[in-house]
Amino acid sequence: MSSAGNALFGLLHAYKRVLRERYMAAGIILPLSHLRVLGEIGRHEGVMAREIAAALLQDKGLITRVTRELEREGLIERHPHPTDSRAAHLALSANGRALRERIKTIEKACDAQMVAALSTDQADAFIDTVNAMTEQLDREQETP
Amino acid sequence: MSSAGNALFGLLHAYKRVLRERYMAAGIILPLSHLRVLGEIGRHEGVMAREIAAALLQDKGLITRVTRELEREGLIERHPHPTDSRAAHLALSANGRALRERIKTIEKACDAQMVAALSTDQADAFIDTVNAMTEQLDREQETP
DNA sequence: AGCATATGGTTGATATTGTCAACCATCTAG
DNA sequence: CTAGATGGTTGACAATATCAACCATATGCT
Repeated sequence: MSSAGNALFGLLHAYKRVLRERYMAAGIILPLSHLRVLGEIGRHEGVMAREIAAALLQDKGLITRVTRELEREGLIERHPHPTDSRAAHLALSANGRALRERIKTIEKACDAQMVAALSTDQADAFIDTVNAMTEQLDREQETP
Repeated sequence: MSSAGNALFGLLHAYKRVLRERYMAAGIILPLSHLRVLGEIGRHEGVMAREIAAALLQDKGLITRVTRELEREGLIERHPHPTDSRAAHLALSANGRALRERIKTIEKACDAQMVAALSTDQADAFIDTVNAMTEQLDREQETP
């Protein structure tokens, strides 16, 4: 087989496909980016848009648009920041929380399928490895 | 930290960014998809478009467009298939081969950076793991 | 207080990537 | 020789990503 990079492309591609299929089967039609943002808000209720952008490594402009749609769908709520009137805290609405639960289940199933061929040790090691690699790649950034 | 899926998103995102930065620094302006196709043709000179689509898990329509541009750029050549007049064999031109060498170097450097924090054993195991996972995800396909 | 600068967020423009379906020409099997 | 499969092309479009300009507010400095 080819390089680590190519292998990664393949894996994420397959993963996204499976995710999308399962969401569709469950009648969830939002694009993955929206679901990822929703998940991030669920994991850290009250986050600011800036933090989501940082956590998901995405452009803040993208977050603006995605959160706007999620709000329009009635899935999240925007609460004013107590001391900084520019910022807002984002939180799930009741509907958002319900959807998030369904998403979590599906995501867990996908992850389970992905690591099905691995031992528990391998699976745990894998996540650590992935995170270590990501850090390593981000490191370069700081030394231009 | 979050799920395996999220970790993967982050890793590939970081990897793509580093790749793009290095290509840009080297004055290579083609999008990643084109470079990936170029690489695939380089690895298997004489492939058919169909095979590239399968190897990269991409839509055949995408391959059509990408190869057309690569041909227009004078990076690849299209040779008629001896027995099937619908198909064509794709191969690198002299320019394409030169570019491919530069790409290979850059890709290797990125891969090296990515696995820099890992032991050799870990790095090898990682690729195997990734491939195993990809297979596992693709397997589901056949049992709807 | 008054200023420069940084920051959270928004917007517009645009490039890249991925998906789906219809379609043509050819090939292959029966 | 016909029916269906296959390689490839095309069109339309959705999704994802990037960049830069911009507004309003906040913060640090003097």
